[in-house]
Amino acid sequence: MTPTLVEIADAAGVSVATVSRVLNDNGHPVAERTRSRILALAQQMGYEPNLVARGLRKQQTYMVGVIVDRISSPFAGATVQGLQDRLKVAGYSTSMVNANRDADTVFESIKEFSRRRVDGIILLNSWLHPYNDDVLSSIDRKPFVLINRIIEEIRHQCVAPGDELGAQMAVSHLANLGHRRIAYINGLADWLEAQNRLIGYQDVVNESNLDADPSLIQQGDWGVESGYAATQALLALDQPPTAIFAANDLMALGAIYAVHDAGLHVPHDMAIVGYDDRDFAGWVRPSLTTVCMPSYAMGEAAAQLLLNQIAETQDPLNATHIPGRLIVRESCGAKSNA
Amino acid sequence: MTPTLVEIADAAGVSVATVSRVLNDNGHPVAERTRSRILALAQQMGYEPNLVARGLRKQQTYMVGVIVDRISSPFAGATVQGLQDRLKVAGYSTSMVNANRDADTVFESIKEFSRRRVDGIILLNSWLHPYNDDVLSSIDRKPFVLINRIIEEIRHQCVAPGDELGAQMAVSHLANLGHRRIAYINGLADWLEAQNRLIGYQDVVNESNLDADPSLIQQGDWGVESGYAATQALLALDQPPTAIFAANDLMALGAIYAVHDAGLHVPHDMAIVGYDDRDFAGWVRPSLTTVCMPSYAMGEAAAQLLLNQIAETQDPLNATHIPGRLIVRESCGAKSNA
DNA sequence: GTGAAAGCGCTAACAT
DNA sequence: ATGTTAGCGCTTTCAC
Repeated sequence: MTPTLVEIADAAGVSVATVSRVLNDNGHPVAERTRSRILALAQQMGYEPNLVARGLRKQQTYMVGVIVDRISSPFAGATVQGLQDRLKVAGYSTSMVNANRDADTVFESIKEFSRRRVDGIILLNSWLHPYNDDVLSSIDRKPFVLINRIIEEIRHQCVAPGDELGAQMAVSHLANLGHRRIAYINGLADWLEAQNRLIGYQDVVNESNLDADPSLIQQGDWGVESGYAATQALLALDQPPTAIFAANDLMALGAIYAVHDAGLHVPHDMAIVGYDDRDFAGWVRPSLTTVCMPSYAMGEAAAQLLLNQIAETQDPLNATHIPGRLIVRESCGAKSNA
Repeated sequence: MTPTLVEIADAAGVSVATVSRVLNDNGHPVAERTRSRILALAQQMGYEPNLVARGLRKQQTYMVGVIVDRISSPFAGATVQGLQDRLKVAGYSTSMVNANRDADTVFESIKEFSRRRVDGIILLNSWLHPYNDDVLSSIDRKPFVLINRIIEEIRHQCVAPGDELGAQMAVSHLANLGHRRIAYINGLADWLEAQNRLIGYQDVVNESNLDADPSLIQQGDWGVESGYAATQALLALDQPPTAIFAANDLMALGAIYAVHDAGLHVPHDMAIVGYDDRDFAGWVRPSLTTVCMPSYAMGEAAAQLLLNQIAETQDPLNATHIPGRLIVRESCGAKSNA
């Protein structure tokens, strides 16, 4: 067992107060001789501070609780990593729990974190959930940050991906390659992601004077099959598009399959761009041009926002939307940048 | 702020001891009237026990530390979930940290967990790392479980996937479909996974009297390209195989590409089975028959092993190897079971 | 420059 | 059936 301050104090022939002062290296003056003696002793006795005791005494645990809606999500890992990396340099540990897309588990976890007296809570929420006041009120004045949803009333506590901008980048890229008839395969309409990416698509269609044919907008459900079907519908149009922007990589994959099955070639006959940069985007044939989700950066930003709250720094309205990045591969016909 | 026991005691006109006894519902007898009064008061005042104080007093935190080598690994999520689910029902919270494949971070995290006085540590290690005594000694008598590696001296503290068995299932499946010349594309030779899967392959080749031609064993590096190259080599053989078992899904994908590019058809001309059941296995064309890693089950088993240690239950040599499951899809030519 | 002592919120042994 | 009390290991105010 690691010794306590008392044991070190005894061994050094000083009081616990002195030992504490030395080991914490706070400004308090301590004679150099005693300091080095204590340091040596602590080292030699293998002292490890008891953070539980310190937490009780200081009423601050230097822990933040992270609730992840689904740890196996393709984005969760990088986001958590971003969070941890940023929090770590600030001296905070993170305790992570997987809510597995169950709202009750979210509430339970918040309660558990409160009991553990974490200094703040971060909620990574990437699925549809009625975020009424319940969550917020149950957190009750603790520093809190929400990732992936923006709630107007607590705007400075939210971080979300810049989906509108991401979609703009994708469509602009296709437009710059000379495409005028660019189709969009949307995700489930009630998803925020789908809505924002649609807006981004429409932005560019309007600004760049692309064909604004409503039949170029197809509805998918995020799945491969729906991308396949949507593309078949697009190919059957009197005037088919020359490029397709799909709201996620899975539907883009379905689009590739549909184009192939129609005896056509990607990107020669049809340029395709996806969204998300899932791992398989680089492995499929042709490899997929796509918009990379800023998962890691969102984690970092969320951590920073939380630290701001903990420190009560006045730095509100920090970047709420984090921009993604266009990864150019083969499916769009441009020169790869990946 | 949530009240303390003292405040509840004052409000109820009893001592803290009584309040503690009621709220913890330990066997200690308390008059029904006082009990209900205290319960009501606690509820109404919004009492949440301070787990930091309890941890200090009981010298037990009901926290276990989990060190994940790489959170973004395709297997980490499910394993962590299995861990958390099992530990939660036993009343334990988990604090997870991502080591990001950095050995120093592992040591640092162990130290941090020790300072936080966690009741046990679980290390999820899926990458090559010289696990000498350093890690073990630095954990120093705390309950500990290692996932993905088996160290003989602490066999009952280790959980690993049943790779040998998994490979046997894959190859047996191909043999049962009538294949006699089955090739194996190995992963990097110094990986335990590669070694064990090779053994499983050889087991079946020998037992089932399959062609034991050494040229049927090709060396890959886990990447898509290496699977492609290995398959080209196999196709160039005087007597090419009729089936390929690849040590992971990425190389299996490369194999599919190579077969296609040779103008042949999967599974008609070449049956292919992968390993891991990565998410894309169900999306590629043809969809990939593969062995599913028992990630969740490994997490559960590891948690159980840790709980055994914490409770000092005598239940050693609990299932150290967790079997995977064969997911039959299109690439092997059998009827799908997925 | 150092020490004494209070106390964070809780549990549990020991009274009564 | 209930109360008193002594810590768990640490930080920090107040003395000297």
